[in-house]
Amino acid sequence: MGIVARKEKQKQEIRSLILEASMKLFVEEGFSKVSVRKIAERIQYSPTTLYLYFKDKNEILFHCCESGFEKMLSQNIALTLINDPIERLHQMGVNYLNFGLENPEYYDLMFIQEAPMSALIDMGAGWSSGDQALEALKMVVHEAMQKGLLVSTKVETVAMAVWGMVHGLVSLAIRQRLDKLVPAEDMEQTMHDSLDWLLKTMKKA
Amino acid sequence: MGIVARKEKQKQEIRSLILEASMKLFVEEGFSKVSVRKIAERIQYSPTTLYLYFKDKNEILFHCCESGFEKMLSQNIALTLINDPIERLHQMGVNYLNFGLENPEYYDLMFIQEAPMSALIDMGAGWSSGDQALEALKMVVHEAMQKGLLVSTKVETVAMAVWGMVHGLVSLAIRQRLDKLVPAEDMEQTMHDSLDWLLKTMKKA
DNA sequence: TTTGAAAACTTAACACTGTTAAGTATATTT
DNA sequence: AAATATACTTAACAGTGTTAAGTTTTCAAA
Repeated sequence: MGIVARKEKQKQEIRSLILEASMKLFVEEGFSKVSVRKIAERIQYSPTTLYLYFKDKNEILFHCCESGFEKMLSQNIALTLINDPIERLHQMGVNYLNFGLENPEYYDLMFIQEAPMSALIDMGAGWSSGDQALEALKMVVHEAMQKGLLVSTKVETVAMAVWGMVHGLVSLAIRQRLDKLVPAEDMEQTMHDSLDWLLKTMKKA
Repeated sequence: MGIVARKEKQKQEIRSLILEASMKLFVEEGFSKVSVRKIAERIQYSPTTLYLYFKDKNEILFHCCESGFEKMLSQNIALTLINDPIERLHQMGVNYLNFGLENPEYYDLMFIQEAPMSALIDMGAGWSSGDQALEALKMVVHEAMQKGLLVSTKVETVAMAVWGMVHGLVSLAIRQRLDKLVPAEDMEQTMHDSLDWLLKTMKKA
């Protein structure tokens, strides 16, 4: 029994080895440059070995994605200290924008690429880390409505609007579309201004 | 002079042939399945011939993108009939959502993929069709502020917020992220609800 | 301790991808 | 008719994800 456990542990270690190499690669060289062969070379294994540990490349990317969510969620721990739900929602938005701008490669994988979602479907698994973040968003909107700080509507409607906006801003920025609206040097500031504007505007008069 | 003009016309015809084949291909089979070889096969030319008419694949995609903008702008003609700028902005948003959901392949190319923007940089050209749409957005926001229908702020801030939101919704929907927030059957309705909510909320009390 | 099976890993290959250099027809001009 | 442009193709390079088959290593039972 002890040896089968050790085997399992070794297997997990190689899995981690693959994932770490993959993540380093796409942080260093960008998502599009990550190939199975390059990952394999980094860890001194044959390319086909990776297929003994993961179904396909999408599955590898999916797990990188998961680690991106961990990174993101770790930023949000201090949030529970904020009492005012609107203020908390605001800070969530700020964190979201910052995460996206500081980790474009991760953001790409987590919210833009379809590869991780394909893996998710193939694996029959759930978007656990993503769902967790969305639950937190719905919660804070719900709380704001209950405390009378927001006009009461369907929680999903407002949650979708807020997520939509911050995602929209980050993804337009990452994909070089936002500098068509404002000069590059004003971009980050204007993104934050837009978020501020939304929260000020939606706050019940 | 007459024959050199005819030659030029023939050249343009083949360019169009290539572009039309490309567009059909990615509407039929999806963006990711479009390859130079497949386009070439459709028009019964050798793959390398395409490189006599376009610098590279990105440039082909860029021109498909342009035709997507034409498609989109043609939807917006009836808009000038709407007098109330807020109502007009609202309808612009509705059109945007509909275009995205009805033409996901075009939308992908126009606002998500980086290939067309790379071509734009390589060509040293401007994002003419995109700029036109953004100008219309800024105009309507400006008008609403001047008529006292919106709280006066920097036009870009509000324009970015609105564009961000509709783009966010469409791109999350296209990339299968939005069904993590609401069930698939409610998605389209909730997207429109979110847009309605934003416009109602931002309207000056 | 040797045998035999199971596990871990690699080699070779397939069918693709974008792209370029060199070669071949086909018009057009001299 | 010969020379020159123009239009197009063939062959190849270097890369991609992935699979089938073969090899080496590990490890338990005889």
